[in-house]
Amino acid sequence: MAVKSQGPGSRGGAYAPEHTRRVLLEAATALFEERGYHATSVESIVSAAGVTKGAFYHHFGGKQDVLLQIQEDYIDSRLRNCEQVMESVTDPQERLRELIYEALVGIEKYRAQVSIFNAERRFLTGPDFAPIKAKRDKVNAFYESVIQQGIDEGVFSPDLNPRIVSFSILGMAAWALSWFRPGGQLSIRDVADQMSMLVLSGALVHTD
Amino acid sequence: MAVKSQGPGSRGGAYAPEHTRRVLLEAATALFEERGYHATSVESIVSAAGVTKGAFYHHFGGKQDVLLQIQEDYIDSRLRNCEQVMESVTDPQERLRELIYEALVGIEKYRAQVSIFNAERRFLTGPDFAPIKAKRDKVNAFYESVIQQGIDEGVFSPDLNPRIVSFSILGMAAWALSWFRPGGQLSIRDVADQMSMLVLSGALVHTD
Amino acid sequence: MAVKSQGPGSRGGAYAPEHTRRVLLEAATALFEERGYHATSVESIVSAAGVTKGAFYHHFGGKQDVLLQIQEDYIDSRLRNCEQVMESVTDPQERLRELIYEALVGIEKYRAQVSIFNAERRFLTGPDFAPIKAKRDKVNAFYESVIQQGIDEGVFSPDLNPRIVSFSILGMAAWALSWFRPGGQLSIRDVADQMSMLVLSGALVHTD
Amino acid sequence: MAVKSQGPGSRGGAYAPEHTRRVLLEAATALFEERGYHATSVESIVSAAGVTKGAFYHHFGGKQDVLLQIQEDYIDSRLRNCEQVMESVTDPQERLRELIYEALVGIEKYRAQVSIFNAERRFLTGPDFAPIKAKRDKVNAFYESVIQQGIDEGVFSPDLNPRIVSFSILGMAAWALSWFRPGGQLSIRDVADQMSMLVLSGALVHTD
DNA sequence: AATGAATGAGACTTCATTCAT
DNA sequence: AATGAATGAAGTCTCATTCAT
Repeated sequence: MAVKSQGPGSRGGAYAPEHTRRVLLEAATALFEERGYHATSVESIVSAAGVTKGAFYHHFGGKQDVLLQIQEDYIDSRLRNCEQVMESVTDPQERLRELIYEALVGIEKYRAQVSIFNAERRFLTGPDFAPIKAKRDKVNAFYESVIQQGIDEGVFSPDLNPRIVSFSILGMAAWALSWFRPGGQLSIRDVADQMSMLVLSGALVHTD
Repeated sequence: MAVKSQGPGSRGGAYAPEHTRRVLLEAATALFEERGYHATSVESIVSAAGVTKGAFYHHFGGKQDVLLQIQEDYIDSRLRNCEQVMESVTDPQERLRELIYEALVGIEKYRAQVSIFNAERRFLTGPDFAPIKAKRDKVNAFYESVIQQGIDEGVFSPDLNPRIVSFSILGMAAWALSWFRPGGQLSIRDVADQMSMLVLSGALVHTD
Repeated sequence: MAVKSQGPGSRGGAYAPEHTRRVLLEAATALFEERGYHATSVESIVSAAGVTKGAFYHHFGGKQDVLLQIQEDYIDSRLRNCEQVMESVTDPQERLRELIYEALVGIEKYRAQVSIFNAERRFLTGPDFAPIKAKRDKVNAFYESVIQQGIDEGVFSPDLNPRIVSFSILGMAAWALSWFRPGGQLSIRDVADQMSMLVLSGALVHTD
Repeated sequence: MAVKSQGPGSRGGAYAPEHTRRVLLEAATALFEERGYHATSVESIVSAAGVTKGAFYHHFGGKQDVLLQIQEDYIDSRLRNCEQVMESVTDPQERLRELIYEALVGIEKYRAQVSIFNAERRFLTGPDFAPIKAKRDKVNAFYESVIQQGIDEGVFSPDLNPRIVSFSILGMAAWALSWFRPGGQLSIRDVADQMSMLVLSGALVHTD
């Protein structure tokens, strides 16, 4: 089942600690997605990774620590992408399109992590997860600020409540996880276009 | 903490099976919402309900059975409400408004159940939960059919993909659970109005 | 699954208590044989019998009481049969043949009870089971006495130890439970004949 | 009551996995014999062995796994002994004597295991116990083949049914468990001699 | 860096029995 | 004679974590 990374008597540096760490993170991510955090035992993680419990606790403080690191990887990536959108585009309409697309791309690329986040949202609080929460709030703030910018610039309706609207957009994107199937008829681009269309122009047929 | 399982006004020592059952369901619902299904022990449920473990297993097949019944109660109510909307209103635009409102009202009224559903979605599959899944699919189908109806009647844009749009609407409503605070500045009506506005007219300012 | 023995409002005497009792005994016997005494719950007995727990405890003192009555029924029948053999036949050789046959017939007819006895032998001790033990000892004594009689009359070899021989005969008969299949190619008669032949004449070919 | 799981002379705090394992097996064997498998709790096993429940489940898959290993140890020994008899002796009469003796020696030496086997026979089926069943069948086949050999060589009566005879022999030996007391007046040798005499020559006095 | 035996608390569930009705 | 809700102790097993090596 497991492959020993090294025979006895080999030189110390050959153990490839980073490899062990990465393999553990990947195994945990897959299992957390499949069964959920609480239903995944440390035993099942180390068994899937082909290492022992000792190795696990050598690299991580515990099961929760793994959850934290998985989430941090994801939210870091998401935050970077949002920042890049905000830097490279300035038009609020275009920014919104890009942010919607970015959210969906994140879901496609980090499917497992998003799934875990949604399911374990309840446990991602508390002091340990404060940095993650801060980054999430920052991401959310980008969406709200773009709505506000659009209103201020007169291109978005002044009747909009930026908070509700931004959360609505984040919600429709987040929900895609539950129904979007990668590799199906629809591409992430298709979904993003539809959502942008809906959010910007609405469902009603216009006569203008 | 514990309530003796005896209905008000009942004779001393009388059995009150329905009361016991209800108290257990309520305790479980509250705890599942607060801590999550897996992190809630049967022990904590019976202790909160003021009954014994034996009584719990007399009324329910197990912890999962409780989860199932909680979800069934909720989805039944949701399905009934959707059906009523479809019967009492026929205009697609009006139907959509009402369905959006209905979804949010459900979230406000069955906050705990929705929260549990979202978190434990992974476990709400399998043969035991098939009836629940069927009802959920039926609810979802109402939303999609209304979009399709609007397109057919020429009031909604023919460029819309009914599936994506309906899931987007359901997503933005579902996500409200994570940020909407009952009793805060915004009412459910406010949120429903904003979402309807967004979905029907879009964020952009129109010149017509 | 269960059939109510009586509709509400019926006259008292119509409940047929003996029927309830018998049905419970039969259900328990079948389940004890199939799963063993310890692995059979009172719940499964009453469910198989189509009555409630209350009825069970109305008729029996508890699960062990049922076990006791099942064994008593069987051992009574066995004892009666042995006594009848001893009364109707006097020749030791013939008596032995008949006792061997009788033991096997008992196994065929009371298969479940014998199976239960063998498996739960350990629990058939203690004061509650003293009457049963006494009857068993009586049955065993018949076998031993016939061997002794044969030796005394000079027809059985004086080198035989009656105790060992009688237990050997009882053992070979009892063991038949584990391999004899009623309705198969061999009849109980066949088996009894072979065992009698073995016990009386031995396997070796004789030249007399 | 409890023995620290540390081998004699081992260094302080040293793990002794094999010792733990052995102690658990011994404790389980004794308790299974005394009270039966179902009436023995894991708690009582670990308490008698002086280890924790965790250690138990570290070494064994569960209570049934222990039962399986106990039985496997016994049947392996029995099979080895039978094979050795078959190799070292060729005369059918002598083989039968030896096989009878071997069966009784096994009962004396593995008294607890045989007792457990007889009582839990019902649970020793199913896929998990297939290897054990196969070995038992192999042992039984030796007895039957020896009867057949004797018939073929003209030393045993051609009227014998090898299957019935072999099961009869196995039955009388197995039953000895219920009445033979080690250390009593009779030795295993005595019992084996009596049984061999009975099986080979029969109870009747011969005139040849 | 890694092992894996051991811990001990706590998980879910079963069950024989009691008792108010 | 019968019901079935309720009990509470005990059952098997899991698990995150520790630690001697």
